[in-house]
Amino acid sequence: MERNEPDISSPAAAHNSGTGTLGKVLSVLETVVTSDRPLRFSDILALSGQPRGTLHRQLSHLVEEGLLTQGRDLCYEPGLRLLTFAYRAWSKSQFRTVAAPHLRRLHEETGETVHLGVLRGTEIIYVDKVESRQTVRMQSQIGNASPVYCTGLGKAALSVLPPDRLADTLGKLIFHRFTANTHLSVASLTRDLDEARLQGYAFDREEHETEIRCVAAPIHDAGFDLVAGISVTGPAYRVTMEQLENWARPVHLAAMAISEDVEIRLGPGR
Amino acid sequence: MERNEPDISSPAAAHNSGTGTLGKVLSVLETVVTSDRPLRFSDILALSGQPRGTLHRQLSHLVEEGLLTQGRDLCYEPGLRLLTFAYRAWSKSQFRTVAAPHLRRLHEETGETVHLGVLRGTEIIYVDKVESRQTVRMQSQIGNASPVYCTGLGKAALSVLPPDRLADTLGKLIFHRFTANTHLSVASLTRDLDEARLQGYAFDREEHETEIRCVAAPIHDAGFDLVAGISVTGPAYRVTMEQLENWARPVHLAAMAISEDVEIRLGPGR
DNA sequence: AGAGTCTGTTCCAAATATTGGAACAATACG
DNA sequence: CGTATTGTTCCAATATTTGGAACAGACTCT
Repeated sequence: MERNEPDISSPAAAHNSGTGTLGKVLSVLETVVTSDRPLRFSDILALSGQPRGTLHRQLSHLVEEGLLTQGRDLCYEPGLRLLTFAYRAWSKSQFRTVAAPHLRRLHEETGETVHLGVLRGTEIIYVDKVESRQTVRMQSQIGNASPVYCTGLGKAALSVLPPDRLADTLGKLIFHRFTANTHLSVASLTRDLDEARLQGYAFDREEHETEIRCVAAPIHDAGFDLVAGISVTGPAYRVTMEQLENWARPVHLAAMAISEDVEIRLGPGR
Repeated sequence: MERNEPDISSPAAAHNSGTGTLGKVLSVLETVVTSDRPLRFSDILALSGQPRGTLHRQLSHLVEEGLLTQGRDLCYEPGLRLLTFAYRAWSKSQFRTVAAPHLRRLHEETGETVHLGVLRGTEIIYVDKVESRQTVRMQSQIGNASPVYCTGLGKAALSVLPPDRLADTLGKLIFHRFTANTHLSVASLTRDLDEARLQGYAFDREEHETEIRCVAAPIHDAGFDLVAGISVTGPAYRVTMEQLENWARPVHLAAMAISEDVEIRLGPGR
């Protein structure tokens, strides 16, 4: 079957249509969910590059299943069922549960915000956090995805990846400048990774957000099926690089402790 | 096509296999995500009542798409992509954004935990909350689903439903005793709903959890496409029924304010 | 060890759902 | 009031799913 996705759609094309029918539907769902503003049928039509009839049916199915909702104004919005799925997923996540006490302990030691993130492709997904204080209601960014190349967690995770998988991941990176310090090339990033590999921890020197620094250490299981990290984050005015250096060791220790616990409680056999 | 879902599967059948291929896949996904313990292939086979070959392919697709993960022990677990979907969905939810300031205000007035929930079928989905204090890390149950018949939010939402939709929903209820006070019949529930309809607010008198009480008021848009509620919840030792009566009015006012804002900001036309 | 049972995986013709173009409504717009 | 534009429905060609059965691997029990 031929698809009209050669070049015509390049200006608009948002999400590479996944493989299989499920993939295509999810790709449509992602388009709607990711978008900043509510989308009407035509908007999605332009973004997805699918034929009218096909798209219409896909959207109908998504609405029927509660993954999308269609308001009176014909705009499609993310459905509540997505939240429910995620709640169940999160609250039963074995990895998060095992790591939780370590997060809390690290938070007590440092007093700053502690994050737990998991590597997925070229992104780090935040799966848990312990907040320093409810300052601004920066409301749980759990589930949020950030690029690997500009976060402490990301660099920590990459630093322990087996060479072939690392090369694979680096090849897929698309750099985007977030701050003056953001890495913009594999070469530059690799230097940081080498450093992190030697030390056992990685820094984020205001590379993702200005005025935000962090130290992170890698977590992984024996087979590298799970690659993650733990980090301590704080505002630059309060958290100097010297301070971060001091926290590096506790963070590193916490990460190792989690790795052990994971191995014991999740993968006893081989 | 004939399915082998007559009666044989009744002891095990968990999720009514949805309609369409997407529905069936999601039904499988839900089975895995909802389960308490990690499931192996055979477990899911028994629960879903689908043929081996079919199920195997469905699971493969779900794993490929990142909605599920398969560990070394062959157990299927919820995938990270679910979290990402939900994060995006949540952080962009128009309704939640509009309601947020009212939640905060109500929290300041009462000092107790404030919840925002939306009606979906026979359940209330929690979409936001402002916590009283970070006592126990009861970690955001956002996305959690509770039955309508034993929660303040649920009863408040039902109380404003148009008669036909109410009847429809009541007909689908399956009662389960959570506490000594849980409603166990439509008749008993209806008395509460009548009361709530007159007053404009509903109580949860330890009907879902012992030692937990709440007052809730309904929110809805003109076309009843959105039916929701806002509530103040607290432990029985601290929150007497008299106290709840006093909060009923502010809660009711907050709910009306949100309803108005929703109408203005989401559905100006028609 | 060997037979038996239970898993998980692969294969393939038949049944079914998806595809995508085009025709058909229903709006907005000039 | 005609004309775009947007949303919806229809249907034969096509790709996908279906589900039974055969296959392979792991475990248990004798």
